[in-house]
Amino acid sequence: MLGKKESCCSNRGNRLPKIKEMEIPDSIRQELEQLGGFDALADRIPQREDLEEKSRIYHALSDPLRLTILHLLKDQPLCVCVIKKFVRIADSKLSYHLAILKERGLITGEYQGNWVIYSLTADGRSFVR
Amino acid sequence: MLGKKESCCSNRGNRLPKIKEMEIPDSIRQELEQLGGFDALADRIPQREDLEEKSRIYHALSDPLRLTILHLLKDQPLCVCVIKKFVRIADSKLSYHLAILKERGLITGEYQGNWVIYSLTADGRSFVR
DNA sequence: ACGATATTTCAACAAAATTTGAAATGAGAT
DNA sequence: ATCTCATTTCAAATTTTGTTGAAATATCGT
Repeated sequence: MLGKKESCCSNRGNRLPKIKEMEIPDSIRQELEQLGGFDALADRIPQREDLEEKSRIYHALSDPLRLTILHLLKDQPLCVCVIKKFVRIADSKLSYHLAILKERGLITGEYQGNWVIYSLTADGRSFVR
Repeated sequence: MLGKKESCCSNRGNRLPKIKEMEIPDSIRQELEQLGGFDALADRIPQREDLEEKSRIYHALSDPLRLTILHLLKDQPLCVCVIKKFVRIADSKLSYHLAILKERGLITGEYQGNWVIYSLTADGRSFVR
């Protein structure tokens, strides 16, 4: 969803204006100052890497077809051949979506005889409860 | 992420092949039959509307910048003017991302004087615990 | 009503994700 | 080795998302 080098989020090390010097609504200023001001607020933002990792997982989940696949795998592993009967799409398209789920660590797949069998990972499982 | 009319997921009403008639790996067949076969499997797939709704929420979360905004709002509402100091991007860009979070019901915003103040919704909050 | 500041909207553009169909690969059977 | 079936890979075309800068809107103070 986002390349490697773009600055998107983290903030640490950015010089923030002093809260005193900024014109902001009173209610906001007061609450913020009680909670430690801008510096404390900056500390509440997770590391950029963590945000990027999370956003990639959410991206994998951001498609109904991929959610369907996760639900199909909820109670047992399945070969592509069975998944295919439920999501009626081109093989290559199914493969593409399986690859995304796999790359994000939500499912794993391995050959078993002629077939490839996919299962949920623990991470994947956490989203189909 | 996905248009209205595409068939993407649900499956109900699709004629499925009989599990007996299909060639699938033995281990899979056995487990599946124990769990009620193809019909039961089909029933485990949520309604298409639910999947689409969920996928749109996940899509909103699939960007590090938007996740940053949610974290900024975790402990108190903020005006755009403060958010802007933390995510250093063009105003219109920030507005675009705020609009996505808002449209997906993760934040709400309202004018208070000259400023617009955003807060997490209950839904939004559930993702920044 | 007018001017100033904060924020949003819009349309054009750029970038990223998805779809498609053909070709390639993996694995067992012959 | 060759055939066949299941699945993946690839590159090109298409669609969706995100970015940009200019213009519009909201609200307040005068």
